[in-house]
Amino acid sequence: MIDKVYCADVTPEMEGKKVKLAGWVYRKREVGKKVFIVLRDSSGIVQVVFSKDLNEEAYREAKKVGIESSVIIEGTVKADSRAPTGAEVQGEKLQIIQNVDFFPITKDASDEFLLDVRHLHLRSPKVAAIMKVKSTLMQAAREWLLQDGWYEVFPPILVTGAVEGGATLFKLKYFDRYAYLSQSAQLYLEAAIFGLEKVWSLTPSFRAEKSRTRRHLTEFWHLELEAAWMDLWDIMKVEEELVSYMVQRTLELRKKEIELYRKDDIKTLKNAVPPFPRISYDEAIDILQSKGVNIEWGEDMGADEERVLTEEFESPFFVYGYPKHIKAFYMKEDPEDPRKVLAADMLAPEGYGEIIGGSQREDDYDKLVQRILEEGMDPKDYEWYLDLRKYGSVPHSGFGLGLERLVAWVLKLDHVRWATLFPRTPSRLYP
RNA sequence: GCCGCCGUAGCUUAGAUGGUAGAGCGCCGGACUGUUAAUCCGGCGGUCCCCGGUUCGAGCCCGGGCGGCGGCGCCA
Repeated sequence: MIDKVYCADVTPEMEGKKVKLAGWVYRKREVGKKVFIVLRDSSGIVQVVFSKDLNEEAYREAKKVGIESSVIIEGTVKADSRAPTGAEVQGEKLQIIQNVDFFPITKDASDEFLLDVRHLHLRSPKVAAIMKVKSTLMQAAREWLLQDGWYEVFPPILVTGAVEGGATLFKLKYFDRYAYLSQSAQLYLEAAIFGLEKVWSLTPSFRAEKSRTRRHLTEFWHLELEAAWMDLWDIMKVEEELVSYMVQRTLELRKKEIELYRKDDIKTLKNAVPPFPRISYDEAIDILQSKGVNIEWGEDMGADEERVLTEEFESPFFVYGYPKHIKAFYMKEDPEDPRKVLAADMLAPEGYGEIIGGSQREDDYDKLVQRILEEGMDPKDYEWYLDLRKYGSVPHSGFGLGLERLVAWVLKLDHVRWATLFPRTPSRLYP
């Protein structure tokens, strides 16, 4: 690899030092006998000045390059308050790796166009900042999971059936029969706890829902945990500790990138420390009714209701104890109130809403069969899953976190599609 | 699945009443001794999403189609 100095590492203190830079032309301005090139690489930007009087050959090369051309530049560092970063490089040599005639993305680009040229937009510092934050959130997650004794496992993506009753599956040909793309690793993680007790996975999940909202993608990255011997309250503690660590660590390591999107408005992120507020579904309904929202006990909270609720909080919070009939079949019935299940969602504040869905799982064979029948499904389709309740069944709990939803909240993005490299939505499969 | 909105140059768009498609940005050429997505002068660039209809004449009116966007439901 080329021995280069990163743009962001060029500081006024390096005055007089010779450096070699490699990157892309971010801005170019020709003024009289000078050419100003703002060079960009993965670290950030630095301005390079080519002067006709100083080095005519380099100046002529600099005049030729177009925006986003790849170049290698050699020069001398000079502190200068007029430079965007306080330091710049006096260009002495410019090697054009590939010249670009014109770059399609200019200042007046619509969101729609940026998605059409997503493969080119990814290089912009603002998009790169999102990807850095996403990377750091997962780095933090791995740090926490490792120190807390969780095993990473690698579940299948090609599956035979549904996890959620309602969610639709992408169907594909599998030799002489059909398979589906996984919409959750949960059932497989439940199988894995019998050997490993505390497991997690990061997989893409697929939902063939024609959802047109700021919180949905047809393909998203799903961080799922499942643990034996944990009840709902235990797994909620895991959730808040994990999310808190992810957020606090990212605040520490990615301050610059977060400020790009939130400026100084990081209060709710700082507030994300245990214990997160916990309210019951019953309390949530009371709050909503007192706010004049038309909702009755037993109804699921829609987007509007969830938004009203999240505006009541200034940190992520839990809603637990949902009515059984609005939740999935595998969730354990509340022994103290059979109308409810031992389920909890974690909602992000500021209108973002659900980022985690979790529950204690039904570990009793007969009850699980009954729930499957109640949902109008066939227990035969869940034979292996039911087996887990016949051979050393244990109380266990787990949850799934939507990584793009977490990123969207952390960076206050207006849509989860900005939190993924190449978003997949019902109408977008390209690039 | 449901409700709503939009397709004009590479991009962002203006085009009352139907009458020779206009601008800004980008790009090309020129000017400029320090620019901060510079400024100034000149130039290139159009299947007005597609098909059909009405009309002397359609970017505009009518019908159908295609594509995209916003929201609901569903969920992470």
